[in-house]
Amino acid sequence: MAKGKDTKFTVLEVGLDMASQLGLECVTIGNLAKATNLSKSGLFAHFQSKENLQIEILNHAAQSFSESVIIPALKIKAGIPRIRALVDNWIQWSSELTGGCIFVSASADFSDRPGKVRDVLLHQQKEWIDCLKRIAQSAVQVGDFRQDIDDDQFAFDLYSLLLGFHLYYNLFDDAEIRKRQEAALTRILNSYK
Amino acid sequence: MAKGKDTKFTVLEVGLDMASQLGLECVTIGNLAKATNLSKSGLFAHFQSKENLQIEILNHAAQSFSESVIIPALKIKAGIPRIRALVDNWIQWSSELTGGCIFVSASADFSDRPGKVRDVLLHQQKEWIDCLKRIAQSAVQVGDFRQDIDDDQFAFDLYSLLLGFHLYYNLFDDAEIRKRQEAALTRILNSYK
DNA sequence: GACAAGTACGAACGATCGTACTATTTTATC
DNA sequence: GATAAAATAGTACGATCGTTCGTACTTGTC
Repeated sequence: MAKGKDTKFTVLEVGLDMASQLGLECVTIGNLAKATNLSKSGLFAHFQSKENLQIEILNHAAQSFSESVIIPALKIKAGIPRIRALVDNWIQWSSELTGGCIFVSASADFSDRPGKVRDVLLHQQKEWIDCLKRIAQSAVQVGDFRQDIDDDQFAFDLYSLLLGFHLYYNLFDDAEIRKRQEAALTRILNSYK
Repeated sequence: MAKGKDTKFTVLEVGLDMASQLGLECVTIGNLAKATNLSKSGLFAHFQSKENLQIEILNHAAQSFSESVIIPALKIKAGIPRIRALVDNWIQWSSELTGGCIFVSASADFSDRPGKVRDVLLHQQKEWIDCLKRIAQSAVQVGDFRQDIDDDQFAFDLYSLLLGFHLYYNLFDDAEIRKRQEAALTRILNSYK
């Protein structure tokens, strides 16, 4: 029964992009069915509830994020090169979604919407921050960063930079934004050397 | 005819807080009417359309933001003290709204939703960035910053920091987030001295 | 006190929401 | 090719969406 898996994958792909534009809460079963040429009930049968649909979109996004951002970066030499690769991959991945990074918009949407969706999102965000911390630690090990750095602070600094880039990139059409992101990244990296 | 103004003000206050929680798009005329003890049609009469309601909520927020964040900061001695006051006021203002800063969530929501609401939001965000640039320039004038700084870069750096703080503050309950924000701010300020 | 303007309500509209059922078609297995 | 399972469609539900309309009550002005 591979047909069902294929359909579901397509739905999640389209749903992910739609969620990046409109926000997870505004992805409607009717709209998503229309966009995938399915009937409302046919699509609904794959997910049993809207909450499940939202969770599956988030998990699908996490899968894609892992494959396109994290894993490739881990293949780059540890330290500053890996950090720069991670940032580049993140920017690339975010800009392939119509509305930008879904985790950023979902974090804004669900920061005050208790429930299973928020729980999943929170867990994902914690994993992301842990990933940033591990990458800082590996930079320490190879000597790119000094020994006594605060990896939590590094994660905060780097994630803040990405959030700034994300807002500028999606809201304005600022030709210089890449240059600013690059300048800020260099300053952050230097402060941990 | 002061009664109408009072009612409208209350609606906008409640609507602002609701929008900070759920996002501007999910503020429903029915819900907002219920929350303010008005009838749907009674509330609707004040705004003529949902789009107008959203715009008026944004303008109301801008008014409040200006009064609570910008104007008080401009009364503080120019330079680093003023910048720190601005950051403190921003954090204070954002934390008084249930869902955090409405401009942050609206920016995520409306980055790909063309229309008048997006236009208003974009204009407000550009004004905010201009405000950050002016404050950097006044820091140059009093000698807290060196002469050759890039004020656009400063605005980007500072806004990124606020966005990072905002996400951490609203998503996690991280007791150390104020400390991290403080550390990042100090590092930014030092890099412009 | 009359009268206009401002303010709020109730009922109703077509559309769409998420969800529940029952068919019907498609697919995989023997 | 028969058959069971899986996948999709059809229809309908109660609720709520944004909006319109006619009407009542309140207020300030003359």
